[in-house]
Amino acid sequence: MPVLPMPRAKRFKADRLEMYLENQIQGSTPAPIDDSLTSLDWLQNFSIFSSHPEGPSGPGCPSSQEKLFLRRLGTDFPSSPAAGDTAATGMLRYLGSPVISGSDSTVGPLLSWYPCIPMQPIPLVEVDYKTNLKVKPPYSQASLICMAMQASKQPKITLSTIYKWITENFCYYTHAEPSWKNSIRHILSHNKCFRKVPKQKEEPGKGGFWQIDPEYADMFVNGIFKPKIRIQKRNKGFQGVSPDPKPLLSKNNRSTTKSTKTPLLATKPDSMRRDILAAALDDVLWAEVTVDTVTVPPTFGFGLSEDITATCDHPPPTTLTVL
DNA sequence: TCCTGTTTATAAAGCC
DNA sequence: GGCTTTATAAACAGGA
Repeated sequence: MPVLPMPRAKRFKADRLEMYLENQIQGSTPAPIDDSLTSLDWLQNFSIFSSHPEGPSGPGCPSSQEKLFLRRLGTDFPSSPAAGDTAATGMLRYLGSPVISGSDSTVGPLLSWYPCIPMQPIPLVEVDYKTNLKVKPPYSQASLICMAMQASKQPKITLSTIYKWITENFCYYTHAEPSWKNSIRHILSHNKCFRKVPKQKEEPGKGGFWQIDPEYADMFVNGIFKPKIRIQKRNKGFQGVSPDPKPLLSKNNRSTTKSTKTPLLATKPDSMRRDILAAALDDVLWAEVTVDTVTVPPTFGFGLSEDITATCDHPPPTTLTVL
């Protein structure tokens, strides 16, 4: 099952969707962003670890816009490791093909969302966080904790096991200042998604066990911590859906949720419906986009496929479906 | 002594 | 500017 960290530059994802939808609405064949995309020669020299963050330039190289895109992929949208022993390899996907589906267990949901936009073939750039000690994994520490828990395949694990899994799968933390362990402990204590399970008297060792609170289990999409979907207003008159009013964090790390209403998309003009969908997907962990459908997780606030279908009913036979 | 766990405080970044 | 999220630092207590 794919995973994806909460992206910082979420707006970018919506931009891409809007671009896609715009193509669909205009009834045009999606065009490449840049002719340079058809040439992949530059990729041989491309590395996110390059001392030249701008990457290669010149004929056959990506445009500055595409370089920006790649940087965003590298910093904001790397795929997550599978929540298992084979974790810690991120694949950067560039201008996708519909090859990878959302059910793929080794690639992130972004990789299922983005590549389905019918554009260009996909080169991959692999980031091995397991061996690269210079690059900090782009996953929140809550996500790392969850990955460790899922990788253990145990209902509960100890703090030391979490440490061990993180250092084994993310070399960065092996050489990092030990303060990250303090952060891990802080998160375990503060984040309500994690629950402490006291050790029984017959169980040896220090400390207790930790597990994901079942009440908040849906906060983790395949190991990636995802705060409840909070669809912000992007259009006046529209409020998204937040399925759970409970705060995620306690004390000084408190979090609030806003009361929301299910939008009546059918009552909105086409342009607004398109924006609403884009805004909604902006807050969704992943989505599959193909010529015919947009698929988002079941936890997505919209429950009515008819609503989303109504957002892009032109040109036929294009439809957008929310499962 | 070291590890574990809690609590408080602060900062950066993004969003509204 | 305020709020939220995330990360970091530090102090402290208790247990192995």
